[in-house]
Amino acid sequence: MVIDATAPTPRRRTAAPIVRSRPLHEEVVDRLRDMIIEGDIPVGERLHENNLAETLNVSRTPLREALKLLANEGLVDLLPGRGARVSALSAEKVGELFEVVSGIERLAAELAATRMTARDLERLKRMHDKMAAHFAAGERHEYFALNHQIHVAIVVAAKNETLASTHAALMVKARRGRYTALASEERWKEAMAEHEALMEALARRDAKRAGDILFEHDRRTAETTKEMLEKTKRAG
Amino acid sequence: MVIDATAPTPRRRTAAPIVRSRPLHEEVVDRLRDMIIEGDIPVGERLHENNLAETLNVSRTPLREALKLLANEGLVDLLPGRGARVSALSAEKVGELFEVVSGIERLAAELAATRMTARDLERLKRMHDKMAAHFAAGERHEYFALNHQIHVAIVVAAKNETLASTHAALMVKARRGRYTALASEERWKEAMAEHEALMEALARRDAKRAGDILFEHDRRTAETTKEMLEKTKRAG
DNA sequence: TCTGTGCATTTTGCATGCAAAGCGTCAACG
DNA sequence: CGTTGACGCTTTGCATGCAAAATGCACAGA
Repeated sequence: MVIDATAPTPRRRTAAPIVRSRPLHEEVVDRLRDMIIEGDIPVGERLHENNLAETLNVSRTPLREALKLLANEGLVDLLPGRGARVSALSAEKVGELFEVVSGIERLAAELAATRMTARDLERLKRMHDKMAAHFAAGERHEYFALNHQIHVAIVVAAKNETLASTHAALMVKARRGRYTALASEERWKEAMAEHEALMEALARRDAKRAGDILFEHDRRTAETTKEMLEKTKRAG
Repeated sequence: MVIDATAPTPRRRTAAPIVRSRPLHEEVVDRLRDMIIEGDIPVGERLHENNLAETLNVSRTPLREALKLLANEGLVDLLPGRGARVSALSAEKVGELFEVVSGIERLAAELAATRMTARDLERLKRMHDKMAAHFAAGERHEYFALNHQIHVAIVVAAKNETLASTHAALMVKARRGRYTALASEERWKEAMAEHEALMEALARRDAKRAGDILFEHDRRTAETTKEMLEKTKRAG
């Protein structure tokens, strides 16, 4: 594209002062990640550097840096010489993801049981009670949000940043496609009971039991999710 | 360093056909990662884009892409507007790393116990016997190499690629600075006995026991390593 | 109609240019 | 003697240019 002097291209951003607090490529990573997770960019979609750069109003350089990072995260596949596309997330991959998460969260629960502060426990209890209320009211969406927050809070209470960031990285992928659903009322009730037991174990600071409960809880959630996915696949 | 016009710069690579199988930035990531892990680039060292690009014989673009990826891996810190430097690896971080690895490997052992093929088990046994021989001969270096291979092999035998790549990513950081040492003959003997027990549990396909043994083994290794690190720090 | 080959276009991958932000230095001032 | 601020060099961050590779398409031959 040759720049026409008579119609100065609006995407020439050099003029704007670089008073950006964050580097542009980070911005782009976040925006693209959101778009992929939210499904705004469908799976398999080709990511043209020129088009995308124009859409996002950045030049190809930061965009390329962002694509590389997303490829590293596993959200896009980079075919050498043939561009990038949104990576497919197979049922198997999702199963693997949940499996690893269950391992991480088991450890997190064990560590949290011994390391969390009284404040951490209070906070967990408050979230748990709120979630229980949403459960009682049958408010699925709110329940899900809090459920996720609780899982994250337990990981954080384990006081291990590496554990937390590893967990977060996995969750980004796991949450793609909104695989957060309960197959049945039955399973929902069960899950709620498991959370109940987990809270109790944490309150007693029973590391082993808390770990086992969360591990088993995650395993069942994974099971349910896999069933749902396979049902959806057969249906679709 | 100014390039002398009388000696045409050899780093002008545009002329060379792009018959590279791998993209240049990957090459650069691997080379830099090795250099950092091997300690060729000391911790805290500033990574100048111009200098490094010249040293590695690439232009700044692929180098910048590589630096971003390494930052993502946690090997370098990217100070916005102020370049990149090799990240420090504190004793705490190493402790965290080992902790997460122990969680991953516990799950791996459990899964491997149920999923590994007869071939996998055979292979593990061979490696284990070889390692035992190195132990008997007092060959630490060879012992370490095989020890690492066995841990990796168990993770692979778990048949979960996500687990394997998560583990690999953590190990890259954990192995930085050669934190692979045994504090004492005593601990070495103990570790060998733990491996012995682990192999037995795996052979019996006792998932729970295999997981517990490896978890405990990793915890103790971490403990020993932390002690060593602190001793080194005090000494240095 | 199907398949293979050559050309034109598109798109990637890398190099380089350029403006702004960082950083050190040194001098003027309190 | 210490502090501050202006100036210039250095380095980063981004935009853009350009060559090679990939892709699509037309067309010829089977």
